[in-house]
Formats: sequence, structure tokens, C-alpha cells
Amino acid sequence: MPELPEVEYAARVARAACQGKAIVAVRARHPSQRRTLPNAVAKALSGDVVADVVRRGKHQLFVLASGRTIHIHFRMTGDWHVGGCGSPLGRFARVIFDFDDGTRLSLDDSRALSRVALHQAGVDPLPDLGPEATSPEFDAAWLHARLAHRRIPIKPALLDQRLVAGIGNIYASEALWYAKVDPRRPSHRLTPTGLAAIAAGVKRTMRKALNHPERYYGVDAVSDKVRFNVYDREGSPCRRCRSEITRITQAGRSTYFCGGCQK
DNA sequence: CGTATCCTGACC
DNA sequence: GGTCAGGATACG
Repeated sequence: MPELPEVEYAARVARAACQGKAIVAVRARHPSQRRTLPNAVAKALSGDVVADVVRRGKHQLFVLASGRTIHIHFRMTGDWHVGGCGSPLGRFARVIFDFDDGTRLSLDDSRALSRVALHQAGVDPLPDLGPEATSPEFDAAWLHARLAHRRIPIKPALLDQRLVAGIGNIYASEALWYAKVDPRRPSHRLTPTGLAAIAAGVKRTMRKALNHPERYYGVDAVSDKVRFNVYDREGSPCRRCRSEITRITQAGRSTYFCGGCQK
């Protein structure tokens, strides 16, 4: 689930739940999370205040009053669940944040691949990230500057967070469908027109998901077959040209595209 | 560049 | 029981 639009939504949930509140206790309940957030470190968070919740790419940062930062990444299946400190914990609650007003923020993650880490004041916890997929900075000129000499096919290139931050496997396929660009196209062979179409396609994809969170989250989310144009639609007709949607593997991940209109 | 790895659930 | 999954990183 979580690419830029979903993480943006999640960050809003977290902000509403804990901004300005003091931490009473933090607990990592799964060994996988305890590796990056050992008990002693979690304990040291008590009493600090969440001054702000920031999203950058698919990362969330809880900026604390002490200057320290809690760095959260949902990876594949992480999500927030908000409840009360007394409420029973879900089966997949991996890291629990209890606040002084009785609010509980729980990181639920069936696969337990999410990461939560604490960074000291003055340390930038983020890895090298390109511009936000939604930013004006991310445009044809940026893509040209970074891809003109690279042979990597464009679709896996879009998944590199150092090139652009926030795109995941689903929206990479979707964006290239909007751009009418073949995902297998070597990056350095893209034309200025193609690069502009890709930047526009990425933004269109992000905007659509950001504007319609109700279609993408929770029990009311519509099925993949309806919400996406190519992702998870192998064998179905392209909504633009009626050709069959194809699935291939690139860099070990599924790519969906229309061979009829993506050139 | 491809492959393995971290985890667990869903699905065939 | 085997395969696959929307992420990221380490390694050869």
C-alpha cells in the first residue's frame, strides 16, 4: 500500500494523533523492530514531546522537542492504528506509542518489515533522496540530467528513491501508462517529450491518489482492477486502446503495461 | 546489473 | 507446500 500518497495520508493520521503531545511510553513488540529500536532506546523516549510530524518521500519523521527524531518507514505493509492506551492491541501491532492524553498510536504491520529508529539531535536520519515526486523540481530537465547517460530501463529507474522520492512499484507502472512510455525503454534513449510526459504522468498519478484517499484506504477501498489502469490488470483490455495489458518482470518486480499504446 | 534477505499472510 | 506480495538494502 504505502507509496507517497498513502504515506502522506498516514502522516496526517499520526499528526492528528500525537502532535504537541508528550510520550508516556514506547514499546517495540516484535524482535524485528527491536533491532532498530531496542528497549533501552524506546524507554529513553518517555517524557519527550512530538513537536511535528513530517513526511519526506515514503519516510515519516517525528521531530521531538529535544531535537531528536523518530524515523519511521512502513516498507510493504505498515500502517497506523489510533486508539486509546487501554484498548486491546491488534495481532500485528509492532510498535506502540502511548501519549499523555490517553491516545495510543500503533504501528500495525503483518509482515513486520517496518522500521522505527531514533536519531540524536543534529543527525539527519534520511537517506539520499531525490526531489519529491509532486514537486516542481521534479521535471523533464531533472530527469534528463540524471538519466541521460544511464541504460537502466525507465521503470526500475523510477523506483530509485535517489532519483525521485515517493514512487513505488504500483504508481511507477501507472505513471508510465499515463505517459504512454514503454517501461522497458532504456533511460538514455528517452526524448525530451517522453521525459516531460513521464514527469507529468508521475504527478498525475500522485495527485489522483492524494485527492481520493477514500478510494485507497480502509474498508471502502475499491478493488485494484477498478482503481488502476494497468497494475494488476494482466490480460484485461487497456482503457485507452483495448490491447491486452501485459505483465513482465523487471529488477525482480512486476511491471504492467500496455504494448499497444506505450511506446 | 541480478539475486538474496528481512517477515508473514494470502492464494493456488 | 510452493509462490508471490505495493520496499529497501547488501552483496556478487
